[in-house]
Amino acid sequence: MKLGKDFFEQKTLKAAKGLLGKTLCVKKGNKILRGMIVETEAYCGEDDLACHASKGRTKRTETLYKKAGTVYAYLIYGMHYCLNIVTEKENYPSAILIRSVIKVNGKVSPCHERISGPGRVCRHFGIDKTFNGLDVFGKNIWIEDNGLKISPREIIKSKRIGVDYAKHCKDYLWRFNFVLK
DNA sequence: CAAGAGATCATCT
DNA sequence: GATGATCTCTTGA
Repeated sequence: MKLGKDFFEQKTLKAAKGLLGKTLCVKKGNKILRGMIVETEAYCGEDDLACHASKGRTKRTETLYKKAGTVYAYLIYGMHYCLNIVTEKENYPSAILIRSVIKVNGKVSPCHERISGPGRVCRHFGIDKTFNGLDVFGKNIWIEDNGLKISPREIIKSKRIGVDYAKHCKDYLWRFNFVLK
């Protein structure tokens, strides 16, 4: 079953952990690509210096202020796209970055191919700036709950990647991943 | 293996 | 005009 808007209205940290084990689905032509989410990062509000919205509301960050479940896709380093999903209430800029997935064939059996890194995830799913502003409840992109529960003990917390400039915020343990058994 | 540089561009100053 | 929520390739130990 698809995750609904209420899931993304949770606190960003909670939703970021909750996304672990869920399945990202993207329709590409007549095929549906699926990947189980195994790594996420939370970006939370204007006070989080690592969050793009810390610089305020601009044309670029506008998407972060939209309703829960909106896709925030943007180009970074001139060559890679990053996929995020907006969380919490409208006008509060927060999102979850999808960092890694494990390819899933057909139903739920993982076939062990891991796609690590936001850029690779987007390349695999064919995500580019045209996805920016869509929501994850449509028929182009959505997220499924296949019933897999990840217990809090299994979740590894660590510092976010590539945010050294974010002063004290760089040390927040807002990156979450787990090891598939 | 670890470390460094290059690629490449939308966005903000 | 600078820079980044990255990746890949090259270098050298």
